[in-house]
Amino acid sequence: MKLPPLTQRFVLHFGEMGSRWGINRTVGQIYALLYVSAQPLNADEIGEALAFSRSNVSMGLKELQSWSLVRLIHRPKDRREYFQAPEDVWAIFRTLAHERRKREVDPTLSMLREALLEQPGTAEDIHARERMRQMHSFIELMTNWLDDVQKMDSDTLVSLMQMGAKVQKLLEMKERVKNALTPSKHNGVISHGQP
Amino acid sequence: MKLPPLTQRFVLHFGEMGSRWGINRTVGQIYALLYVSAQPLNADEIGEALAFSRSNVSMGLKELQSWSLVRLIHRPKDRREYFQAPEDVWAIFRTLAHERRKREVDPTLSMLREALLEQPGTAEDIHARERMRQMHSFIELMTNWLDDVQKMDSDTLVSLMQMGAKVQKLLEMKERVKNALTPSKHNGVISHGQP
DNA sequence: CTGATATTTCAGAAAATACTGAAAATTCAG
DNA sequence: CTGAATTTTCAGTATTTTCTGAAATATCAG
Repeated sequence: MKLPPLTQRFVLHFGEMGSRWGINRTVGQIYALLYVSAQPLNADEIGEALAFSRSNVSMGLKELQSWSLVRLIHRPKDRREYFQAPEDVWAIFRTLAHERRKREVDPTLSMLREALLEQPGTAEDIHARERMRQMHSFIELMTNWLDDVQKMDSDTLVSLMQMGAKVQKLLEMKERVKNALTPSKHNGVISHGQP
Repeated sequence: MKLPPLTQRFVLHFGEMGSRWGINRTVGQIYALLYVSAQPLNADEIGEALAFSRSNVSMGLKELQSWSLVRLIHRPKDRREYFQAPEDVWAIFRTLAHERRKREVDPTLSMLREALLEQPGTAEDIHARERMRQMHSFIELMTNWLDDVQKMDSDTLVSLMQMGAKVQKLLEMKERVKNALTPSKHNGVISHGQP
């Protein structure tokens, strides 16, 4: 592996990290290499840079393609396939979120949904079901929210995230404004209509 | 494994899912079992329910403790250790976020930070560094935001999430309100000062 | 078509990980 | 203290996953 030290370090780190995820070392390293590379690379170049067998690179790339994490391109006058990682980190994040959801969250949700249809028998069962219900609503809340915010463009998302906890203030402000603009309707009806 | 079918299904699913994560089948199943159980369980009960050797259960519980995902409790008149999963799904989520961050995000951030201090040599190096910089800012933005919102209480968080993309409207409203309140200052300087 | 070039598949080797039983260590009631 | 009950450790085995080289398949310029 004769890579510049900066890249080398990065690649090795992603190899390690990869194995903490479901993804393996090879795949992690290939992705890291493509991520930092200025040009698209072909399988031989990747194999040489990372000292993996040609077939291993092929499998790694297949895996990355199944995650939609790399783009396949062709160069004029060259029959080999070149690969590159998308530039935009937000786009990468969206892809990752989408794929992980498909593979991990959706199956869990259907399992939970099905389980919740069953009739619980024992008292133990009733408790278990209630726990599953809690997990189910939590995941639904999370995924719906994620769907929702993913519709925003990245810039809006960035400014919203930079506000962080301050959105809470905004929410309170909204309440005050609402009450200030339509106080009579709300207060009026209640205080006059009830005695 | 003689568990009620509902629980059985749930436990097996988490075993499978566990292996997609870094966590192994045993650990996934143990956690799932504790999650749905109405009472705390001891190691023997867990081992019997899931058909794992006593030592395997011991290791699994150790792993779960290292993730702070289970609580160890003692029963009066009983020397054995009992384990339970926290009730509140939000608390569980926070724990998970905290631990994963410690194990995966923080090491990545330090790696990137160190890499960014190095002097890039070649043109390739300059590009690689720039890519690392992008990843670094993205992760920082994400983690800072997460820190920030984790400070809110769960109820506020729920209502905020239920708003979803509507917060964007709120943001726009804020802008309008601000401009309505102090229009002269902003517009005045720009339109008069530049020609 | 043909043959050179490129990619994929796959059986088995190599490596990593999970799991077990036995032994060691710890804990605590008496 | 003692020793029974409980938990942990660990060496070895079993299982799973990763990786390779060789063969098969696909692609395309001429």
